[in-house]
Amino acid sequence: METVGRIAGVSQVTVSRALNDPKKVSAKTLQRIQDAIELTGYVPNMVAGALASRRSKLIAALVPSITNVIYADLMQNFINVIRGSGYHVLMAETGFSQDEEQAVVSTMLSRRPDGILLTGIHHSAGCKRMLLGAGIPVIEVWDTTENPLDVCIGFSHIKAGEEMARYAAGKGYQQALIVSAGDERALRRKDSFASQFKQMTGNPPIEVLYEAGATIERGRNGLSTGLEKGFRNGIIMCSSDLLAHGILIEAQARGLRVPQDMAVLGFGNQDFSPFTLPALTTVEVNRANLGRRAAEALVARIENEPLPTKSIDVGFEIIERAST
Amino acid sequence: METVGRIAGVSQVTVSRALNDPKKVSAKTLQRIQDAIELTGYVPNMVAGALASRRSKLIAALVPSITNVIYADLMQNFINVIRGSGYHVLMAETGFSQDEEQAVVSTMLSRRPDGILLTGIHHSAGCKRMLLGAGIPVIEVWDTTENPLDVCIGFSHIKAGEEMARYAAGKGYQQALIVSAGDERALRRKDSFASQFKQMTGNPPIEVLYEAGATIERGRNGLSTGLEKGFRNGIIMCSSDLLAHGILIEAQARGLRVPQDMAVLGFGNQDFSPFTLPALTTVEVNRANLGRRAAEALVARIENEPLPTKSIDVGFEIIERAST
DNA sequence: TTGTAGGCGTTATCAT
DNA sequence: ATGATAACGCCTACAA
Repeated sequence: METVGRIAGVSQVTVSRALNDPKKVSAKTLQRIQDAIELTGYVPNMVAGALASRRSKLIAALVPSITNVIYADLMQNFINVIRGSGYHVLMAETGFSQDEEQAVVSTMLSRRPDGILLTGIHHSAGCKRMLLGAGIPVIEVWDTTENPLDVCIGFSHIKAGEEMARYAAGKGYQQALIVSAGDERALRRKDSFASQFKQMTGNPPIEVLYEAGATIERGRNGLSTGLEKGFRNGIIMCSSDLLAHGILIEAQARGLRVPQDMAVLGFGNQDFSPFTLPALTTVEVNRANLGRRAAEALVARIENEPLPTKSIDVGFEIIERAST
Repeated sequence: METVGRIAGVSQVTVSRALNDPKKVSAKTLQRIQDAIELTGYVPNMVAGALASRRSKLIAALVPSITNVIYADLMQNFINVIRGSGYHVLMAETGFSQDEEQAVVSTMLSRRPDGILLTGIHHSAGCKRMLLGAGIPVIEVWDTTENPLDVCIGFSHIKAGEEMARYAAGKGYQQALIVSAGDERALRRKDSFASQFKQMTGNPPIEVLYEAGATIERGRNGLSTGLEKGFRNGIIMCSSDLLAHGILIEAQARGLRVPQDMAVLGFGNQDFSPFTLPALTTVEVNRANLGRRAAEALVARIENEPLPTKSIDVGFEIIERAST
């Protein structure tokens, strides 16, 4: 900046102003400064800027897994919106573990991010304490609660599970098989589905659970295991479209007809879901919208703009297709 | 640090040393310092550290799209390895455009990253100039070349295309349909496949190209379009397993048998590929390995450790399954 | 093993 | 509209 200023015939401070608040600088000096920047190939140093201004223009974003489309979609939109506001994103994985999350939060805070995005509403006590101590806006995504750390945006997994059960029972299915991944939110949907389905039909669902994430392989295996456990007719409730797709494939491999022999209900409305055979009935959550609104809300909090509510419910919607 | 030092009865510098190079501090003062840190809840400020040391411990990583499993897998492993070495990752998307890439590089450089990961080996002149000017290690992934900006790691797309053609012709297929996404590397594979296939069989492949990325939907559509263009028997070469999966589904929907009526050859060996009906023949590139080695190579370059070669070829392998 | 001094490249505050 | 000066919180000499 010093050098740029010298070439433009102004002081270093004026260069700083030209960059951060151009209208405070006269038109002609602004031009000279821009020429000097061009000439020197000057690149601003945001590290120094962050130290001096105490605003890093950095956002930390923690998601369980970036290979999971659910979170990748979210991050894609989050990052792109946030970049439009001049922020950069530090991304890290937490792998569905609260301890891991706490460790990651701890190292991230040393970057002095202006805000932080967390997945879910359950965090370790140590994690909450550190966040509170940092005094920065926090947005929790993919869930809702009355008492967010700061702001949360998502939908009610309990309601989603119930709604799926009402749909299933309403379509007349009397038996259910649940095939679910082991993450905490999927399990909450499973539990509310199970209790609602049992209440409406009198029959508790058979359950096949996986510790790890959803894959087509586990979906295929899930149907096999479900059949071994005695499931025959009815509806299969999956914690994700990927599992559901695997189930469709396994059903086909076994010569079982969907939905005549068994119906399949996915979750997530992934981009392939309208194009499976048969097309998949699923629950849609607008992930792009979620990512965008999360970014907007977080920036609003950081820049002290008013936010109408601390808890944003983006809802969900059952999309009926041929698999049920 | 000042405060922590005061409580521990040492100066600020000693606290800094205790954190960065504990063995330079005596055991008992180290203990007092750790106690003081515990007591005060001190969180180091890496922004200040970066400014003073001129090492940000930040790596910028630019990929075309994080929702594409190909890049998500790569980044997952890259980030996790790099985190083990004390670095954080600034991630951004470039969307397959050189202009976009240049814009992103420009803003990223103001963070003074210690190193940068780029996808591919084709970059705008301005981008290259900025990178050279920054004087930081650069790793280019997913491709190889004799003249990387700094270090590259990947495989030869031309060889991959040729190998696929040799495999296809070797299996006796006389006609080929290519269904490909529009990214630059996929197109290079397509071209070398086409010329090699034509050379071996005398028949130029029919081509169906998409500007946008690979999806199951485009795969289904790709087969339909290919049939309209007159493709009947032979092999379908896809630029990704996702397209191939779509083709398998469309074939099934039309009552076409794979591989009897037509064979399908994917690319990428995604986790679902062994579990499609029929299981997919594809080309495997070890993406986890690629991400890890990219991280290791970049850290080695940053920390001035010797690197045996500037151009690392991780190769690829055709995995034969039931679809061919 | 520990401490002192100076500087990293900005922004904020106050003058002019 | 522009400039001088003092932080920002740490690290790198160098000295003790």
